[in-house]
Amino acid sequence: MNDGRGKVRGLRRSELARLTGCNLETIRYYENIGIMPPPPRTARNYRVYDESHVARLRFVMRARDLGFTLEETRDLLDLVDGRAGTCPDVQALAQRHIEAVRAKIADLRRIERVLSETVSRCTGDEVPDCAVIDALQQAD
Amino acid sequence: MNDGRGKVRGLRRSELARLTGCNLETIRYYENIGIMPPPPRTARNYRVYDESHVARLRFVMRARDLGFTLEETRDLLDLVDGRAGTCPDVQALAQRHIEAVRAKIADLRRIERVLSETVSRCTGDEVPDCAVIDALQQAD
DNA sequence: CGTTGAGTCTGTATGAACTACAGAGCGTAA
DNA sequence: TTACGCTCTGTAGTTCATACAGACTCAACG
Repeated sequence: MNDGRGKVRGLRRSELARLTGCNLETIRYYENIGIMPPPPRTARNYRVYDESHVARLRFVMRARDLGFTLEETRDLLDLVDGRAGTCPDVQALAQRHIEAVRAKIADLRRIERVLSETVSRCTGDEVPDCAVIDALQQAD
Repeated sequence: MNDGRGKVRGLRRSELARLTGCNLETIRYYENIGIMPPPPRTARNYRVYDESHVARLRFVMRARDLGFTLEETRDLLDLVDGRAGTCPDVQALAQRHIEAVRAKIADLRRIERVLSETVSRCTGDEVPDCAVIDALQQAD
């Protein structure tokens, strides 16, 4: 696994899963649908991953966690891979994603504000009704 | 639909869908799984909604849009409904969600920064390789 | 007054994105 | 050398919706 110069030589699927926190089966799924590249194999047909796979999978997972669809993630990866066409194309694609990201941030901030107001106004007493809970109802 | 005092009397499912932007079928789905309460029915078995359903459904949709799972959304609704137990319980639940939201915001900001740096450094020329695209690779 | 077109009802099928399982092969350590 | 854990493949199941089929209702139009 180590070539003695501090570089990881090869990772098995379970190791890639552990390093990224990705589900073992999802790695194969991403390969099947073309999100992850098919890695080289050992003589006995075992997949062998390296740092580039770790970085790519982490990127995919963060994008998914942030609510991008797999198709949107594919676009982001095309950007990463320089497969998004000409520079103006790249700019336009990135700009659309920036706007989507900003909208998500704004929404999350609204939710965060309402939640923290609720919590801070909570007395912490053993009262079943917080009297501030209905603040959440107007959370928009 | 209107009692003459500015209050909506009853909404059909399609009207609830239009007011909230929710898919028509999803409303029934949410009722089936207990996210939305079963509304009263007309003599002919048509569902009748009111403003409380509008507010609740909007809340659910925003929570889902912000990446909360249906189960988490259920927790938030319990909070709203005062069904989450004592006030300290409510605080703890809300606090966990606040932390999840803040983590998401931090992730999104990182993504946003990298994307806008990419775009701003783009020349806009018809060059297939932007020379900044690999910045995205380190987007973590 | 009848029929027609839009809206509703139910159950079920389809879709996206995973996630788990079954059955076979590999590999290493006791 | 066999036991245990890992890998491989294909396929089935889960979650969160979304769409469809077939029957019913209802208001309007001629």
